[in-house]
Amino acid sequence: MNSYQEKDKFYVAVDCIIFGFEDGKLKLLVFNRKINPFKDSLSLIGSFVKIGESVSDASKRILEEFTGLRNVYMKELKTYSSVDRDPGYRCISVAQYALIRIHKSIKKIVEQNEAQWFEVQELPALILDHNQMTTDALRRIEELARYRPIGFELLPEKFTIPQLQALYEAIYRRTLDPRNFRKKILSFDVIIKLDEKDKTSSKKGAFLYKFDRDKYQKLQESGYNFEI
Amino acid sequence: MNSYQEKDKFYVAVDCIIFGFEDGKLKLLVFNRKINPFKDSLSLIGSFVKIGESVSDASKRILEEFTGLRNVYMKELKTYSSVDRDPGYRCISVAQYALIRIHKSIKKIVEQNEAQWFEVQELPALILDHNQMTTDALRRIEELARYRPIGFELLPEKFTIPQLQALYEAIYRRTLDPRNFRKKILSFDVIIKLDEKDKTSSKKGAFLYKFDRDKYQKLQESGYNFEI
DNA sequence: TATAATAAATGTATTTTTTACATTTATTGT
DNA sequence: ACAATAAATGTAAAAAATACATTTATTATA
Repeated sequence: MNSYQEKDKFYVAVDCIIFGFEDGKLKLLVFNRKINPFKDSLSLIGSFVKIGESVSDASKRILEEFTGLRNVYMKELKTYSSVDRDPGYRCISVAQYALIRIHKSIKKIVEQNEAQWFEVQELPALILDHNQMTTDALRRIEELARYRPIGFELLPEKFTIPQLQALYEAIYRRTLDPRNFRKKILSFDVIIKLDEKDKTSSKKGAFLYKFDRDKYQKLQESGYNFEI
Repeated sequence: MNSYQEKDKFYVAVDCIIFGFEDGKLKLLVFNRKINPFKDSLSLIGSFVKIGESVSDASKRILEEFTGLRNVYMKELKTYSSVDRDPGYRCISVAQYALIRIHKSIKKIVEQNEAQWFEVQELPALILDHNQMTTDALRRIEELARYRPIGFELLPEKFTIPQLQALYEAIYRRTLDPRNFRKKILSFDVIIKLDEKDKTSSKKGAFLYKFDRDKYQKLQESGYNFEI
């Protein structure tokens, strides 16, 4: 590192790319800005990082502020630092992608914040480089989904195999064979069949399963490959 | 983002985790600091990012300054931003990992900078969180190597199949069967056999190959999986 | 209460990929 | 001429991926 130059100090921001899954579609949470700059424009949720917190502290702080959620699956995507990326400040942003479960409690908070879910295939224009961040995050989760079972982060605690399949089809943007999909998922031996059925989408109903986090951890530590 | 608070401005640094491959070993480039802070300690190469450049501009700038190299394979690893990571400044660092070819020209510059290559299995203590960065980068390239042919970035333009195998063995930290390795690599159809042999390591000599970047690009765009 | 409708659940044969494993070959130095 | 060295090669067996069609459980309705 070079000599101390006060002029070379930056604002550091975080922006959160929050994905959910509903009605068989992958969705992005977008906020309608109530304050300037960019009042009334659409954006990801973001904040400046405070001097007394880390980047991940900041992203947890605003995620909770905007959604009420804690302990969310959130990872760093990358930094965005073009000199001209923000006309207001010289600011670098560390983008974070998050995967959350959409359910009633969160829907209320989302409404209070004048936020909306958009299907990722039909995104509106967002401020600054937020569309680019979203595109980059989508590519990242598509890649990640090939060898990590991130799908479970987007589904409710209890889910059916057809729901899980629909999620993977949305991420990969192609259809999968239901027999082969089921065989593959069950072969990982990380989902537990429950005695309940979900009958919202068929008369027969589909058995509910839950993710076995402990078993997954152990398999992952032993280098197991969860490629779907 | 919140309201403008001059006190929430940060120094932003880049640190480069530079890997090379020599004598069948994966190595890290480490610098002996000639100036304070941390004079005479070992560290990655790093610099503050200047207000008029992006993070990637800064990392290219210092990589060229310390090694003379341009157009190097370099990717962002992640940011390090703990409040107490640097006792001198409130500074976040964006770590970048780079893969370079070790040859004569670079060896000279490395010596002039009082830098050294260390085998990654035998690293000395580095300043601040630089050992953590290195560990994280090693995990990343191990993961990346499974589906991207990054090995070619670390070898000379012309290389033999046994050399390529030794590199993958170093990255994965296990031995590979030479027949199966050769079969797999050739099946990708992205290396071109030359009419020359390298006789430095055997009397028979091993045929030299070069990487077919164009073909690789095309296959990658069509979603081809280079898993080794 | 029989029937129609719906999506869930299931099995197998074929192809492809991965793995395991030992011998021959080209060249150099003695 | 021969010894030494690492490179190059092939095949059989096992495992994984793929392609594909029928039966099942349940509800709503005739």
